[in-house]
Amino acid sequence: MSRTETTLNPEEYMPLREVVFLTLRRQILRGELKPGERLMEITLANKLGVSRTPIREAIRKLEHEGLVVMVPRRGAHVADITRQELGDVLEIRRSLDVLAIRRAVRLMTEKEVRELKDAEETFSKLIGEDESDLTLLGEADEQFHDIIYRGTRNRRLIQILNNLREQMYRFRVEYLKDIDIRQTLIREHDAIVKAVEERREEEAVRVMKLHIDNQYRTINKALDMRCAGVQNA
Amino acid sequence: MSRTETTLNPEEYMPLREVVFLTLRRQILRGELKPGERLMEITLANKLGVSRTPIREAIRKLEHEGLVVMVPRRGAHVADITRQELGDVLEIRRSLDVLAIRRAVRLMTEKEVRELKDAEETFSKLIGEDESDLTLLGEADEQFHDIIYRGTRNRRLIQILNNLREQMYRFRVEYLKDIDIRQTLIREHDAIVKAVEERREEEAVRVMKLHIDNQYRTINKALDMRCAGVQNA
DNA sequence: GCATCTAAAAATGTCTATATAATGATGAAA
DNA sequence: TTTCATCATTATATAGACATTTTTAGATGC
Repeated sequence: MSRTETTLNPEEYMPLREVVFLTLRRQILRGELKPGERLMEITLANKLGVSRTPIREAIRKLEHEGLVVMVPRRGAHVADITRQELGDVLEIRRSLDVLAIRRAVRLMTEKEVRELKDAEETFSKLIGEDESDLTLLGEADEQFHDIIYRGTRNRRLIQILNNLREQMYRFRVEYLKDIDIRQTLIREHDAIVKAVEERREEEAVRVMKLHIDNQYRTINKALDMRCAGVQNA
Repeated sequence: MSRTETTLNPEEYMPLREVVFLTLRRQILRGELKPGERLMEITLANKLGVSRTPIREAIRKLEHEGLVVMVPRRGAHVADITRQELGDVLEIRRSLDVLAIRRAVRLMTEKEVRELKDAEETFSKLIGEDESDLTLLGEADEQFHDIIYRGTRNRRLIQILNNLREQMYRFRVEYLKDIDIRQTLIREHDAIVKAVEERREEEAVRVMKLHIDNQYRTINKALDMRCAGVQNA
């Protein structure tokens, strides 16, 4: 098959495995591929119009990201996050987000702080609108945190945090639905921006912890509503 | 070629990619494959007596572990850790090891605490011997920390910490050479065991931080000695 | 009616071949 | 002598074929 059909960015070269990886990843995060669903190589190869090789390599990457689980000789299936694991991930994020905000407060340039402020404004504007697109909202939230991550100047930290956040994209829609939460989010983001601006490290840490803890509570509440929506594999 | 030649553990099934992965990983960590060295698929395939497919998939895994770097269309080479990146990794480990020891102090069973004590004794006995095997010593150290990690009951945390530790195995030999350091290590391990036994969380955290900070200093010293031994890629 | 065994179908693991891209060397021209 | 262009070599990316294993469905026996 021709490359141009599937390539998203014709400018730069991207291996097919990468295209397949991004495609599958998006489908999993959006819930189009449901937890437990099997990923069969031949089926996917036919569906995406590529051979099995790039499919296999994409699945390896997804496996390492924790989005799919491999069982030798029995193939891959979409990982099913238990509530326990969700808590595990958030606990790690809490530690690392604290580290990140500490570094960011110290290292971010004035220009970056302004970017952070802009991102916060974009986010709150989006929330202000009625009928706001949850996907857009999620992306704006992601953008906000990305700026902080980049401000750490620690590439490995950025990589790990992005990976951990990714684990939770599947619940993002769930928890952004809650109207009350959105106002809380704005307040927290606002407080973070202010603390960073004034280079008050401990205050920033305090708010960030609050931010993560609230996220934990909110997601758990959303899961309770959905009633056993993510109970085990 | 027959499977049995390469399989380490004939009991259980292990995909070839896994065998290749472990083989290459060990060679990189031991320094047999040096930073910057190219990993050519056909060469490796011939050397290990397998086809290119498992080699490719093993390289993908190594890439994700951060041990090799892929350049599209130009192949893979062994990752070269800069001093900057080493610092980055240790900073993350510091945060997560603190989290780990907190959880371990709270959650480890009495049986596990005894295991930890045993591991510590094994370690210090090994150090006591003259002509101690550095590989064995490294493994004993690994064992000690593994018990703490397992005690956290947080699988994702265990996975991330193991991965981060792995990044530093390449320097392990360097820093275990230093005789003075070994005594310090014993003292620190001892203090950790004691704090865990008595369930004194803050004390355990304090010692753990010290432990990591010392490690940072020691490795940096070792690198200074070696003079620009790991300067950039 | 249920369990067990067998056979067929399907999926994974592995291997090899072909196409494409990149690098390095060689030769010619300025 | 140096530089640029072309060609040959080499390596990767993808595809497709083959072998092995697992699973499922159907038939038979209890």
